[in-house]
Amino acid sequence: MEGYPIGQHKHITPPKAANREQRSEESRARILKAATSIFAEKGPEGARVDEIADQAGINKRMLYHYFGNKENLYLEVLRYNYNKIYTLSKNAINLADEPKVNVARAIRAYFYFLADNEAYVRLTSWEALCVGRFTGKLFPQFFDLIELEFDDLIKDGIERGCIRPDIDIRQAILSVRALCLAYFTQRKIVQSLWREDIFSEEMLEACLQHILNLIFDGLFI
Amino acid sequence: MEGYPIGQHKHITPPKAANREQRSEESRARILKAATSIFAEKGPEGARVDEIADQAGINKRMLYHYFGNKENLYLEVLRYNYNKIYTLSKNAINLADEPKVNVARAIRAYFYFLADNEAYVRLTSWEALCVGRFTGKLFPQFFDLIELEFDDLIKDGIERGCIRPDIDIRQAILSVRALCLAYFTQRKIVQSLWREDIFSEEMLEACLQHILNLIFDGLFI
DNA sequence: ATATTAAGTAACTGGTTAGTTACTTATATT
DNA sequence: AATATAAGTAACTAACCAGTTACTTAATAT
Repeated sequence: MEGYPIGQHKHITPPKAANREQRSEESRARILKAATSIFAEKGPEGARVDEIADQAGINKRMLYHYFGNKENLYLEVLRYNYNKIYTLSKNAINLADEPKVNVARAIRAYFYFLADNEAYVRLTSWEALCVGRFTGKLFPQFFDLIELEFDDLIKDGIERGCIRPDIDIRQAILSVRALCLAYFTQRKIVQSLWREDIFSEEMLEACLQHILNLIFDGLFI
Repeated sequence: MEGYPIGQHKHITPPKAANREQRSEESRARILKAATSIFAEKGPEGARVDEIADQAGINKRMLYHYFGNKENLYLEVLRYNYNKIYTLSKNAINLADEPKVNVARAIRAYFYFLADNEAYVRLTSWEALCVGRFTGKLFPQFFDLIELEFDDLIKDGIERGCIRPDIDIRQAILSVRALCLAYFTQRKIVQSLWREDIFSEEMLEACLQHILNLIFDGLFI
C-alpha cells in the first residue's frame, strides 16, 4: 500500500527503490488511466472490472490489490480527474484587467479545458445522474467553476459597474457552466443533427464566441 | 377436468375483473409507468427487470409477454415519455405577438415542462450518455426544442429586427435548452450547494427570470 | 357447457461479474 | 546465499440477473 519509509531510516535509504516501487507505481497509473477511460465511457454501472484490468494490461487481482474494490477505484478516478481542473485555474483572474476581459479569458479557459478532456465531461455527467447511488455520496467538487474563483470575477464585475448588479451570482455561474458543457455533453446528438465536426478548430471557436456574445449581450438587440 | 374444482371457493368475481382486454391494457400501462420511474432513476444499465415487474405489481413473465425484452421496454419508455413534450408544443407560437413575448412564452412552457417531468429530464440525460450503447442507436427526437418550432420563433425574431441577425440559430437553440435543463440535471448538486429548495414556486420563477434576462440582455450592461 | 385462448405464476437456466483463493515469480534485505 | 516481501497469475465462487419453461387460472366464443 502506502509504505514509503519517509522520515525513517536504518542505513542509507538510497533512491534504489527504483525497480519494484517504480513498476508498482506504473501499474497503479495504468489502472487509473484505463479505469478513467472505461468509467467515462460506460459509467459506474456499465464499466466492467475485467475490462479495466484487461485494458490496463494487468491482472484483476492487482486491481483489487491497489484499489480494494470497484467503488473505491471509481472514487479514485473521480479524484484523479477532478484534480485536472486545477491545471487551468488560478491564473485566469487578473484584477488589473477589465472584467469583460477577465470573464472572457476564464470562460475560454474552461471551454477549451472541456474540449480537451472528454473523460472529465462524461465523468461529471455520470456523477450528476448517479449521485447517491453508486458512490453513496455526492461529489460536490464537480461543481467546478466555483473552484475557478469565477464568482470573484463576477463580484468584481458588479463592483466596477460592468455587470448588472441584480443578477444572482450562483445562477450566473450555473448558466455559464451549462452553456459551456452543453456542446460536449450533447456532443453526439449535436454532431448528428448539425452534421458537422464540432471539434474542428473553427467550430470550437465559433461555439465559444456564441457563448461569449450571449453572456455579454444576450440574443436580443 | 370436472365442472367445478372442489374445495375452491368461487365467490363473487374480483372487483378488478373487468374484461380481459381492459385488464391487459392496464397491466401494460402499469409496466410502462414503473419502467419509466426505474429507468429514469437508475438508467438503462442500472435498472433491473425484476424491480420493474415488482413495482408494477405483475409477474416478470408478463413483462416479457408485453414488451419482448428489456431493451425494447426501454425504447417504449423513451417513446412514451417523449410524446409528453407534445402536450405543450404548438400553441406557444403566435406570430401576431412580439418576438420577445413569443420567446418568453416558449421558454417558460419548456422550463415548467421540465420542472414537472423529472423522469423526462433524467431519461434525456441517460440517453445523451448511453447513446449508441444500450439502445444501439440514437434517439435524436430528444433534441426536443426543435420539435417546439423554436427555430421558427427565432427566425421570426430576426426577420422583424428584434434578434441579432448574426446569431447561429442552432447554437441559440442549444443554449436555451442547456440553460433550462441545467437546473434539473444538476438538481442534486445545486440543491446541496445552494441549500435551498429549487422546486419552490418562487425559486423556479426566479430561475426562469434569470434565464430570460440572460437570453434577452446578457449579463453585462 | 365446452373449447379456445389469453393472463398469470413460480421455479428454473445459463451466462455474467465482482471479488477471492491458492499459488508462482521477481526483487530487495539480511 | 537465504529469506522475506511484494508483484503477479489462473482458476474459482457466490451472487446476480435477463430471459425461459412448464404450468394454472380466468375470460370469451362456439
